[in-house]
Amino acid sequence: MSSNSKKGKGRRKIEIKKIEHKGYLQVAFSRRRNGIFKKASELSTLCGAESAIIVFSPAGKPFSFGYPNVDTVIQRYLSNGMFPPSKDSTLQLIDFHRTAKVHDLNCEYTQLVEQLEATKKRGEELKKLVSVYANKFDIEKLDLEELEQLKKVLQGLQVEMAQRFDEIFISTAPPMSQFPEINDDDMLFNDPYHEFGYQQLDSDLGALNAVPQYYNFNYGDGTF
Amino acid sequence: MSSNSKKGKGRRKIEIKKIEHKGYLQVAFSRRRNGIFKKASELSTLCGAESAIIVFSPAGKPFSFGYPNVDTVIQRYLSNGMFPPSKDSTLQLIDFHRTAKVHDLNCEYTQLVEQLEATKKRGEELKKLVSVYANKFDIEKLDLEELEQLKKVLQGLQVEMAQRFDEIFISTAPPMSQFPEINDDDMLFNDPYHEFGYQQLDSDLGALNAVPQYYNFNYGDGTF
DNA sequence: TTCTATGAATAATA
DNA sequence: TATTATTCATAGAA
Repeated sequence: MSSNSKKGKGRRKIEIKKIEHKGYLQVAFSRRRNGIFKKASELSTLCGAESAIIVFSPAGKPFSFGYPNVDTVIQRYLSNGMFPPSKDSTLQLIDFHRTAKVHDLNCEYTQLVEQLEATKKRGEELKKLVSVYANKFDIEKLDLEELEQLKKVLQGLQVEMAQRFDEIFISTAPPMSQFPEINDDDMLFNDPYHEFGYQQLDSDLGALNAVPQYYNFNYGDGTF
Repeated sequence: MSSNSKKGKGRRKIEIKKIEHKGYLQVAFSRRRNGIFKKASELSTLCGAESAIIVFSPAGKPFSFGYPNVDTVIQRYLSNGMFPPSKDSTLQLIDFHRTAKVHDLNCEYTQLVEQLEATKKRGEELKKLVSVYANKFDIEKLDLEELEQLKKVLQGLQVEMAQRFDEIFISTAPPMSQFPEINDDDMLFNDPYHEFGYQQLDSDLGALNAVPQYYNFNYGDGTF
């Protein structure tokens, strides 16, 4: 009467945990990846929703799906709130704060509200950042060498950011138990998902993102 | 005997095309979005694969899923081949060409042109920005939200850098035919997907990306 | 929302 | 790969 006893020769239930058998892992990866891409395509067709999926195989090979295409969706995602289509700088700044705030809410870090206050105190630097960026620099004119330099600068900055993130989280993080609840309304994630939350990253990029993203971004009010 | 006659009160087959009924559209969007996120989480758990999904609701609201988190995966995707871990400069250059080409193919050129146009509008301030950043700005004083914003700025920059790289390499690149073909083995897309290729979009965003991305990225040889 | 009956995805097998 | 027996997802209705 055990649930995993073989009754037929067809599909059997599997436990959702790392597949060890290499051969089957590859088959499963391929099948499921295609399944997801298909689902996404249906979602986009049915609902007219833009979507992008990026998957790296265990071997590190990238696969992607996008409607209308991956880059557009990523761009839209990354620039959300960052590049409001066209507003004056005041509105941009408001947007900037609003975005920060919403992000805060999404993370469900209650204490970040206070940090938001602190943020306002540093408005000057932020304004500078925003305005510099809003002034639209010209990457167009950089040649390869300059790009390489920029790359290094950015990479250096990211390292610093990573460290800064770590500091912040180490110094302000509440005990695990207080960590953000995931909003059940929009995130019908059940058990299987949460295990991710505490997964160890093996890439050093991980430091940049100590906080796993098992949440939805919800800008605006409540409706979807 | 018609296939859509109601036999039971349970699930019925639906045609995969834009849902017009607003109420049902929302329900379907929500259900299916969660279904996809669940599938993705299973894929990641079962195969240890990194994955990211971004979906914009019809209303423009972003939802995302990521393992280990969205930003890391996007970063990895965007910088793939762009920042090869460590190769000598010759190999790097080859890599650049290959990546640029593949990226170009994947984008099917469309939005690249337009983004190039947009990029051209940008002023001369990049160097200023770089120096501001290089001067450390005051990363020391940034709090979490500011760091998040900065992170997005950097990611935005990387997108642009990637594009710039592409431009540079495309303009100096050898003929198409020498570039790596995309491997059909891994492109297991069947009929259902291709219909997108000719799908009419009702959002004006559609015009931007007439060629949807129903393909896999296949760097490297053939194996997954 | 929650509940079914049905349609689809897919684990095992050939 | 292709098939088949199951489990899983989900359209429709409550």
